[in-house]
Amino acid sequence: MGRWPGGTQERLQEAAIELFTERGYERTTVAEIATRAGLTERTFYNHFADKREVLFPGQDVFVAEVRETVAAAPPEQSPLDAVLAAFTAGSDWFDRHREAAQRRRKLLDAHADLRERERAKVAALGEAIADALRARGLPDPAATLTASVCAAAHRLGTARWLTDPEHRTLEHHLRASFEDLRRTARTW
Amino acid sequence: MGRWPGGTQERLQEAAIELFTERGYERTTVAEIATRAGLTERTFYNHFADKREVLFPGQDVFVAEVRETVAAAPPEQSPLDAVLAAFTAGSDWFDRHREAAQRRRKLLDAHADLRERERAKVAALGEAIADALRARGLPDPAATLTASVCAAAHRLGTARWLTDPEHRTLEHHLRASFEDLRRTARTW
DNA sequence: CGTAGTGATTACAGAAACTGCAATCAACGT
DNA sequence: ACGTTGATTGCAGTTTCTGTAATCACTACG
Repeated sequence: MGRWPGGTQERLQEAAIELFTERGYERTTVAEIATRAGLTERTFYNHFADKREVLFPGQDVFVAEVRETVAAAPPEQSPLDAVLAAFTAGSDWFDRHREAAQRRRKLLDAHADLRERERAKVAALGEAIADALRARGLPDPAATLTASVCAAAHRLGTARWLTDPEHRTLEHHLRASFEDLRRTARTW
Repeated sequence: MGRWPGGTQERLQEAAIELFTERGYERTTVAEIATRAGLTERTFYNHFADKREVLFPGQDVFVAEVRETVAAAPPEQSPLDAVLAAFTAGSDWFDRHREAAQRRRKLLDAHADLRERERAKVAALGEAIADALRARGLPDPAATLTASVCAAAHRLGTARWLTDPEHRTLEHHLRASFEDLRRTARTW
């Protein structure tokens, strides 16, 4: 058991989302977040690099998992299939957190600051995929271009997943987006 | 004639690049930039939304031009060709500023902060292209996906342009990147 | 049972980014 | 001469983020 009440990061994240939705991102100070979580401002910065980062928990872990899954995919699998498989591998975790993801999306959409950080995360995902594809033997520029388009398809798929009134699974939307991608690419 | 010595933005930009290259981005304050330009910190913020923005002059104008050029392209032109034409339309301006672009790139590469802003600019370019393609009648999701891949190809092309030891033109590298894109897309 | 070690949290001070508002200034038109 | 206009400035203030050292709660060891 921890010496201090555990789950510090989680408590900070919950406090942040609460306050952001209550009074908006800009009108919430880091000190307020920390206080609601029963901590101090300095402790917040011990856990998150900056104020935005509290809205992207586990993102780096996800990117690392995708990188490793793609790199470890069977050699006969096509690049696109390998990436799609890596995306769908842990997609049920997201399905179980769909509502939280929707609340988060609302916040991101409302603030350019946060969208900018999200773009950086998507870019990091793309670069991780490019690394993994190169590790699989795919040379540049194919690796870079394929990785970029996979990141774009991932973005499209999650966007549809979050707005789907029928609540179909993330895997469904990712597959559909990759299929759209293949269809569209044939017209280029 | 200006009431004050003109070219305020330009002077601020030059001062910023000088100081950033001299002692690094983080160890340069906005006040120092303004002082070197013969102005005050407050004036800096009258011209640029934040410290990073001083490194992206005219970016919004470029994005707007691309949007309009793509939207006004002849209807029989394919989406990819329309975007490529828009990219190459003003590319000689960039050729004339190649060295400055290289110095700028060094700065961007050295600081995650600045790369993040660059990603946001690329994303804005992609969304402008998507708008223009939709205005030309291309439906989603093709518009979104095509726009994303065009932005990626643009990024690839400029990267090669800036590192080409033979100093070939930006238009050359953009065409080559789009050709690589078409070749790669056939493998998907 | 005492004590040193460990890792998280905290207190504090301070630099720097950024904003709001009112005042100032230099040119211009009338 | 005089008011208008738009850019620049002064200044106060909030907020983000960092460096440093101290404190705290628990653990392991002698």
